[in-house]
Order: sequence, then structure tokens, then C-alpha cells
Amino acid sequence: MSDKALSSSQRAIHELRDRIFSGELAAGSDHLESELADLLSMSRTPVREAVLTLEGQGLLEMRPRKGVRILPVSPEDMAEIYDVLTELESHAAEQAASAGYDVEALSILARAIDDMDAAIETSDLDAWAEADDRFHRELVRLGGNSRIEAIVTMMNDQVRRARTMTLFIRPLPVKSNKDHRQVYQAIRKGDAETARQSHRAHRQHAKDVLVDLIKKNRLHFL
Amino acid sequence: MSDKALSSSQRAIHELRDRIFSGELAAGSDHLESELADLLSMSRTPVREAVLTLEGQGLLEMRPRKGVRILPVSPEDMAEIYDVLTELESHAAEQAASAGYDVEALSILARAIDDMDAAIETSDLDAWAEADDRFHRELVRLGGNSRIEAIVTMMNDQVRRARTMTLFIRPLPVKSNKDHRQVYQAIRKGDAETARQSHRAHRQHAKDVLVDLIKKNRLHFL
DNA sequence: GCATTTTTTTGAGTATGCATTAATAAATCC
DNA sequence: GGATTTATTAATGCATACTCAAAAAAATGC
Repeated sequence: MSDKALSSSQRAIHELRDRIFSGELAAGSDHLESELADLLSMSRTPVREAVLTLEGQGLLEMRPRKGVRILPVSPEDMAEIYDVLTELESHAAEQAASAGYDVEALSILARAIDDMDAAIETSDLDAWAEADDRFHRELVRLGGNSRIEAIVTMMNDQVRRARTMTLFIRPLPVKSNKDHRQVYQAIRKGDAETARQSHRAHRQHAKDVLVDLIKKNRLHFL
Repeated sequence: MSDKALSSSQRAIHELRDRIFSGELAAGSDHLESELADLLSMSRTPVREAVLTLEGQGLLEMRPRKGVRILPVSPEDMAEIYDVLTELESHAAEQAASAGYDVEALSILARAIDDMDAAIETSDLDAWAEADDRFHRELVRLGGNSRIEAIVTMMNDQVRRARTMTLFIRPLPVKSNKDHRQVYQAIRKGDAETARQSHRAHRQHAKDVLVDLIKKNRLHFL
């Protein structure tokens, strides 16, 4: 409906991203430019442009003569990424708390928390993941720093496959929503320092759980 | 000596970056792809590739039919960027402190601090800026997170022009080195929390000074 | 003289072809 | 037979040309 007037480059970016996230283009696999061009039924030019863009986002790597490599994510990468997310999201939480938003402005956040609770009730992991993602995205948006938004989006993209994989092996995130509520309350009260530290602790814990999970399950390159 | 075997795309990236930093390609100015291609004596293809890359780094923006726009940096942008730098560098400081580096491993840091002192003695602002940059780069490197390194580099590039401009209007950073030494000492002692908070305070202060300076001097778009 | 339509221009997006050079295979030498 | 050189292949990097749509200019109508 909307990609009617989408350029080939743009289409290439989206289609490649989708295929990377779905695993159709597997982590660690190599692909010639011409192969990708054939796959997407376009010439090499827009494919090259898309690849260049995605390389900048850390999703793949151009290796002259060896093809485009879909970057795998090691446990070390996960740790790096979660540290970045921890720092930047906590800052966003702090800023959001300082901004003095009213209840109305925080409704998306509240909704996401409720949805997570509901999802856990019904053990609907996909719904939980979606709501969790919504919570974090909105939190960062409320932080009001467009660069942080962009970086966080990038980092999340980099771990998307890993998160999908682990979603069904990890323990049910029953406790997690207590953290979310705490962050929410702190923001509502305008308590910047508590918002910051609660979210920081929340994220650090998530990092530990995930990295551990990946190591334990020998998912060394996702 | 080194750009002997450099591809046109790579050359385009470097030359465009240099011209953006020098101001030869002025902030806010628009340039057709063909114009840039002529400027660099190459075809549009490698120029487009370079432009795409630099767009990903936040240095310019492609606006179809209107040309490539060199992105200006507003005081709000500066604030955003410094907040990112503050969070990520403090984390690096914390990690560096936790890593248990010995004196030898911290020598570059120590050297940079000494050089800043010397530069202030002789009021050599360029030397001071260079050493300051060296200090921050090394600190981030010691933090051991490659993504943080990349992001910090990107953010620094985005404010490079602004920093050059303000270097000669800002007050002599005489006090600044006390902060640096404090961070250094904390890292040496392995005191992660102090390292983190000292650097955080240092960066936050730097942000306030710079943003204020830019506003006061009406340098609204650098 | 202003608004609206038509024409022209021009710049970006894409396909294509070719030159270059790295990687692979073949051939030669010891 | 193994190692080294030479020949072949093939993927990339780049230039070029073409298409199409947007913007500017010109022409027309009122």
C-alpha cells in the first residue's frame, strides 16, 4: 500500500533488513552483490547502496571479493550492545523524569506495561516482546534526544535475531514488569535520579540474563 | 604516501570529510552530486557511495533534487551530542577502572594530561585541544567497547567544526585538567564508581560551558 | 497583471559495460 | 610430488548513459 513509490535502494534496504532479521540471510553467510541483486530483481547499483547503508548500521560487512557478510553477534557483542543500551536508555529515563510529563503524556508507557502484564498472564511471549519493545521505544522517545533514539534503534536491530532466538528459552520475565512500573512511577513523580537508576539496574540485569543464556546454550554466533 | 592504492569511494569519503571539517563545504550549504563529482574529479558513482556513508555518520543529508546538504549543528544538537558523549565516556571510564590496568597501560592517558598542562602553560590552544582529544580517545579505548568507540568518534566528528570555532573564544580550560587527573587516579586505583562520576561531572560541565558559549555568541548554526 | 496550464530543463535513480585486480586453476620447473 | 610461476576466471569499482519525475520557465487564458 505504501511502497508503491519506493525507490529500489529503499526497497533493497528494507528487504535485506527483513531477510537478515528472519534469518533467510543467515548470520555469518556471504553473498555476492550480484546474488543479492538477482534475489531482489534489481541491478547491482541499488543493492550496493543498500549494503553500504546497512554496513553503517552494523548489520553486515562488505568484504571485497569475498562478498557481503551478514554479521553474526557473539556474546561479547551482546555485552557491548547492552552496555550502550543501558547507558543511553537510563539517560532517557532520567530526562523523561525531568521533563515533567503529565499522566496523559505517559499513557503509551502505561499501556505497554499493562500489555506486558496481560501477555504474561496468558504466556503470550510474542505479545510480551512486542509490548516490551514498545515500552523501551517510548521511553527513549520521551527522553527527547534524537541521537539516542537513533543509536538505540541501531543497537536493537543488531541484537534482534538474538532476542528472537532467546525469547523462547529464557525464563518468563515475570519480575521484569516490577522494574518497568518503578521506572514509570519515578518518571511520573519527576524523580530523575530514581528513574535513571531503576532503569539502569533493570537493563544491567537484562544484560546479565541474556549474555548468560547465550553462553550457557552455546549460541555463540547468532 | 598512503593514499596510493585508495579507491575513489574511499578518497571521496576522506576528501569530503576534510572539506566539511575545514568549512570549505560550509554548514547548511547544498551541493549537487555532479558538483561534488567535478570537485573530486571522479564520476557520480563513488561520490554517491561516499555521501551515503557520510549521511550514516550524520555529517550530511541527501535531499533528492535539492542536493547534498552539509548538516549544521545547532545548540540543541550540541546538547544532544554532549549528553551521548557524557554517558558513553563515563561508562568507558568506569570500565577502564574495573579493568585493572597497570601504570604502563595508562601511560598514554598520563602523557595526554601532562601535555595539556604544558599546553596551558604556553597558552597553546591547538596543542591543548589535540592532547585533550587524545585523552578522551584513549579513555574510550581503555573502556574496551568497540561500539562505544565508534559512536563517540561519530559524535565527535559531528561537533568538530563547533569545537574548532569555540576553541578560541572559550575561557582557558585551566581547571579542566584537575578533572582529568581525578579520573586518571580513580582508574589507577580501580575505583570504578569514582571514575564514572568524576568523568560524568567533567563532561556535563563541558557541555554546559560549550552550549552556553554558542548561545551567548549567537553561533546558532555551525 | 495574475493565475493556470504547458513546455522545458535538470537532477537523481538505475542499468549496463568495462577495466582492474584478487582469487583460483593450470602449467611448468626442480 | 611439491612448490613456484603463469594463465584464467570472476567480482568489484567505476564510468557512462538513459529514464523518469520534479522543478523551473514559458506560454496561454482570463
